[in-house]
Amino acid sequence: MTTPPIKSRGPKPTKVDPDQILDAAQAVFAEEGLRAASLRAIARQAGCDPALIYYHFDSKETLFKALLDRRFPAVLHDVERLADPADVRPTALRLWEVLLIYHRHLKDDPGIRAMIRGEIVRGAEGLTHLIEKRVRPIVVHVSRIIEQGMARGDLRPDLPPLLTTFFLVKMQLEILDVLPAVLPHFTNLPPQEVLLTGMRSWFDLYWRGVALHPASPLPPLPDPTA
Amino acid sequence: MTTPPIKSRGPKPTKVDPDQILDAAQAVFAEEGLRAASLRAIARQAGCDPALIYYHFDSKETLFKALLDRRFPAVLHDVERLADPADVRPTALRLWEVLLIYHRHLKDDPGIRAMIRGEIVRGAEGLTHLIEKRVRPIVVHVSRIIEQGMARGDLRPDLPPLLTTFFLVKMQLEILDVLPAVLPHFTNLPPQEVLLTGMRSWFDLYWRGVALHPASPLPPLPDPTA
DNA sequence: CACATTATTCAACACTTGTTGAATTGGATC
DNA sequence: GATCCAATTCAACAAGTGTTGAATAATGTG
Repeated sequence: MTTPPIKSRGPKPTKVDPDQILDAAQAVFAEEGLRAASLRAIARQAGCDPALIYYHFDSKETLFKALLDRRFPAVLHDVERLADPADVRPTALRLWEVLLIYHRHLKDDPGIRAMIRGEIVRGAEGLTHLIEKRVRPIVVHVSRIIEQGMARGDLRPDLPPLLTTFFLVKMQLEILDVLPAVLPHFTNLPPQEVLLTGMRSWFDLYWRGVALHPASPLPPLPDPTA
Repeated sequence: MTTPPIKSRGPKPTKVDPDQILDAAQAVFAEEGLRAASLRAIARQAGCDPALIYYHFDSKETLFKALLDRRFPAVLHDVERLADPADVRPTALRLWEVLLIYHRHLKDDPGIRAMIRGEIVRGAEGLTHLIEKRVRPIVVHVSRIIEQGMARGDLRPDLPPLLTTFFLVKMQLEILDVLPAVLPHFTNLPPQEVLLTGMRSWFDLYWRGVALHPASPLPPLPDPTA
């Protein structure tokens, strides 16, 4: 009603285009969780009939897939650029940038995070494969950064790169997911600062754990908002 | 048929007692995930009619609750004993013991882990509360161990106890959950060793991150199987 | 105007879910 | 043997699910 048809590429003007459906799906996933998100709820949120979703997407699984494809290329692009061996910035800064990338792209999308977590995997073998295909290259690039850090003498030489990557990014996902919901129950931090406090605490611990010289001071780490 | 009635405390001999239903529920949760686990699937696994579940438990939520109550007291008991200030063993050993407790009690129960992860929370506010009520005292006791470690000069004095606890146990849950499923895709570790390798790598990183003297050698850490 | 084309809705299908009330089983007690 | 009662099953409910085929609305083109 208030949203004008952005681009009507057919004889009948478009009221709800596929992107709006994806927006709605993302919102419903965020509210109700992945498995409980029904097509009817998504349609209601998008302001259209459930059948319209089937006009634009073949099935619920295709909808999932489209949602993944809307997010992952940007993440992969950023991580890929970050893993460029020509990037000679301190390893600590580059690893912190990994957290910032996750923050930037996944902060507002609990549905995608739930997919990555594998909430929907059981019984949906096809989706498991889809996710693995998209997550794997990201993991590989981050582990390259770690290998470069070891070669440059910034990191302990005895680190297993994949596990070390797993620890870094997995915890960041958990921080984005549960900290804002959990931490206010224990402390009285202002909600906006929960994420930043958690991320900095985590990176402080992590860096000390992986650095060749744990006591050496960290370079200044930019805020997510910068 | 092959299972004899263990204890028939009523006029009609018990074919499927509540504990067997809980066993079945646990198994189905492990296979299908929490949300997808239907009472009919649980009943099939237990070898009885779905209605029998309602004879022993008031509702599906009561079943969840009973499952929580079967696991959590033992975990809490172990952590409580570990947090005894009279325990003067090295802090590193005590924190490693935390991981062992989680391993011991939660390794074979993905359903409970999913509950802790909060997979079912959306829209089930009552369950969120039930879980929080059981997880919170455990978290508090672990954070006591960390505070004691700081006071004893084993840990850095600037650690936020709750976040430091969160990092330790949250990662252990993730290790139990996803590492056995994920790591074989990347490496070729024998499956039995995946967990132990992950736990040791994680604790190695974590300890360096929190110790007052990161370079000091760790005490010998006992295997989960010991 | 009629026509073709795209976007959208409607109504229904077959199925699964949590739940319940009535009926049935089978041993213990009188 | 009749009675009682816990244990168990049966059949059904109302609600919700993903999905589909036919029908309709609204535009541009001949």
